Amino acid sequence: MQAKIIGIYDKLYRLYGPQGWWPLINLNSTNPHKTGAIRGYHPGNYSLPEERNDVYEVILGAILTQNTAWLQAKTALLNLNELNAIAPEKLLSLDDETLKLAIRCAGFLNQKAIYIKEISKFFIELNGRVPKRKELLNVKGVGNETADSILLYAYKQPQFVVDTYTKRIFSYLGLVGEDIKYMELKEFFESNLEKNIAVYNEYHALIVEHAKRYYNKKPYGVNDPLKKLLNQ
DNA sequence: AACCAGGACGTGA
DNA sequence: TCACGTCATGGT
Repeated sequence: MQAKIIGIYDKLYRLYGPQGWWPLINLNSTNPHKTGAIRGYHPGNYSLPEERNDVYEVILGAILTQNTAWLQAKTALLNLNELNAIAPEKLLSLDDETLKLAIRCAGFLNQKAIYIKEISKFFIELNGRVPKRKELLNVKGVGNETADSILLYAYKQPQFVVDTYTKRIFSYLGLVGEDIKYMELKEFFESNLEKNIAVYNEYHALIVEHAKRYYNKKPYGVNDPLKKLLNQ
């Protein structure tokens, strides 16, 4: 199984190349035509984010993109940027109506406005410290995937991120059961991969890119090149 | 015009 | 624990 997991990674990496997650709105993309991409992809650069407010921006994006296309989350981030609110203190100073207007394009505006303010308070309290996974899960609006996304992409911690695409692809390919739970699927990857930030970073991003091409409309998996790989 | 997007929470069984 | 309804806008 380990060989398959690594083989799939190698195949996806050869197909799509480094994805350079997480996008940051203030960077110019070096790959403007990537699926779902805006500005901010930085392929092969795993040192980002470095600035405090860039870390914060990744966290905001993780909340805003919950069950929402990244393009819409990005628009919300650009709106917040126009308000100079990609900084926790400034965001918390916004009144709720202004905040909701800025993020409404990302959907779930009422709850996401609450979640964003909650995580902003938490971020300030951290005072630069890297949060524990359990601490993040205690913040309202942060579930398993968002916690792992924040830890991996904002804080560069080795936490594998699982999402609905991951379950869809790997259960379709018969590598895991359809009813596998989040933590089980997370462990499935982490126990079979080297504990490497770049690998975790790219693997999740590559899965999303692959899913957008072959698993975003039914029937899933049509012409998926991974099927050939697994049949060899 | 249905379908779904880089999910999480609250509720009742 | 677990299945299920709810949250909401916008692109394809």
